[in-house]
Amino acid sequence: MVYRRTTQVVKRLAARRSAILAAARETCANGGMAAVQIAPVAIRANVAAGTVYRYFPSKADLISELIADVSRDELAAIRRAADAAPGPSSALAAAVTTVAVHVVSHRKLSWGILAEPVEVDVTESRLASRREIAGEIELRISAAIRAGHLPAQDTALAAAALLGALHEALVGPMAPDNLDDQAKLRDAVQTVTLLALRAVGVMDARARGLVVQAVLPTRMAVGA
Amino acid sequence: MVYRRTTQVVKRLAARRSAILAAARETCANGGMAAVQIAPVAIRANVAAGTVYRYFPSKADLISELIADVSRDELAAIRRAADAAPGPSSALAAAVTTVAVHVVSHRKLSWGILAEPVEVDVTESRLASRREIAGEIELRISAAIRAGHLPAQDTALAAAALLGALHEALVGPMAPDNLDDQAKLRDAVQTVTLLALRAVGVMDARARGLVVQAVLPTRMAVGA
DNA sequence: ATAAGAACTGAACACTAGTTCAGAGAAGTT
DNA sequence: AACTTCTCTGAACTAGTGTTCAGTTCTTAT
Repeated sequence: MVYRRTTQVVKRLAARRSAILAAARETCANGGMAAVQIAPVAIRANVAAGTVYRYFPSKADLISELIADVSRDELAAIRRAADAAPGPSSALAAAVTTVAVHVVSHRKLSWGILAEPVEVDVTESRLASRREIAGEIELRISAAIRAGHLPAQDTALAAAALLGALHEALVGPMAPDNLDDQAKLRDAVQTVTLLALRAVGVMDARARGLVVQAVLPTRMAVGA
Repeated sequence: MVYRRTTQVVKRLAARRSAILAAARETCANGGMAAVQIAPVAIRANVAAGTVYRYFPSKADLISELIADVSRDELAAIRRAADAAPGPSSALAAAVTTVAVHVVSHRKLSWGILAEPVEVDVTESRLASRREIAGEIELRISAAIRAGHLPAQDTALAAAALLGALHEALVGPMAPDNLDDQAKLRDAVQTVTLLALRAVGVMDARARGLVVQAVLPTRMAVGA
């Protein structure tokens, strides 16, 4: 044996992998999934096209990891917000608000992750991503039901419907296009959150203070 | 002038055009948008690939017309159902139920029309289609608000959210996969309809009899 | 019957982007 | 320094479909 990977090399390889993923993420955030092509991503990551294939077997794998990556961040944010809430109902509200804020904050990225047409087949990872997020929402709905704050219902269907409502209203092609204005953006988030909560049976969420003031980040990190 | 299109020819041309569109529709209903390729559609319509281009300038145009076509049918069905209802609230309920029933009845076609990835750019016609349907729902929401049955709200956002909820819960990748069973199918339709109505502020729609018994067609026409 | 115009055919073409791989360059060991 | 192994490069390759068009068939008018 005359060659062995040193720690330094291992680190550099890991860094390069991250750089490629980050480049893909930035590219998606800028130009949507359609822009996530091997050549541009490679350039952005400062590697040659062929190098991408030393880290990802195919474009489908690259995008799948991107989706999983973004999804992981999203899920963590939802859990953080929900766990910080004082009770099951506000935890649900916090979870929903978090999703709403996230998707409006990175419309293109969200749209790319969620539903934008891609050449390669990424249905599996998209499905997994959705299931993760929906599962978390479902947990919160269940908790609120157990606490007697919501009527009994099909929680899986409710969670799916709820996410669908948020997505279509906030990032889909029909989403209002003037969401650059912070005030309108917050209005939209609140309105849709309210709708979503009412859908699962929350009565007068506004009066009960469940629709928290959305804290909009000035600019959320998109890179690695 | 030695040649003139006779009525007979004009009719045959129109029939052929319809046949191509119908073939596209059937192909989409069977295999989704991905299956809608020129060659297979041409075969199904009993013409050569080149002939398709005598009727549609490009694949994008063909699919756009398909989307518009399906959308037109959908809109008509919604209007019919809503107009037959006794009041604004039940008109809204009828409209929502109609959409729900339609999408579950042709999952693949709906998914193809709505959101399935396509190689060519059909965002415009998809947007138009969504706007049409959403516009109709919005009208019904407005009417219910005017009648004092619903609280005042952003009707455009509500309509979008409502459709998003239906789609994600019933045709999206997270939709339950056991909807072949008529009973479960009807349950899902009712559950989601209820959710949607509650979202816009309908109180206890079930008790008020607004969620009508969904009449599921044995098999809705898919061809021309 | 015959000529002229229109419609149809389907194999060939073109285009786009993902993928490969032989050679160049680094990194590691003795 | 020499040699081996890994990593990187980027031009060439490939594959899958939408699109074209020269030749054929059908339709109409005289």
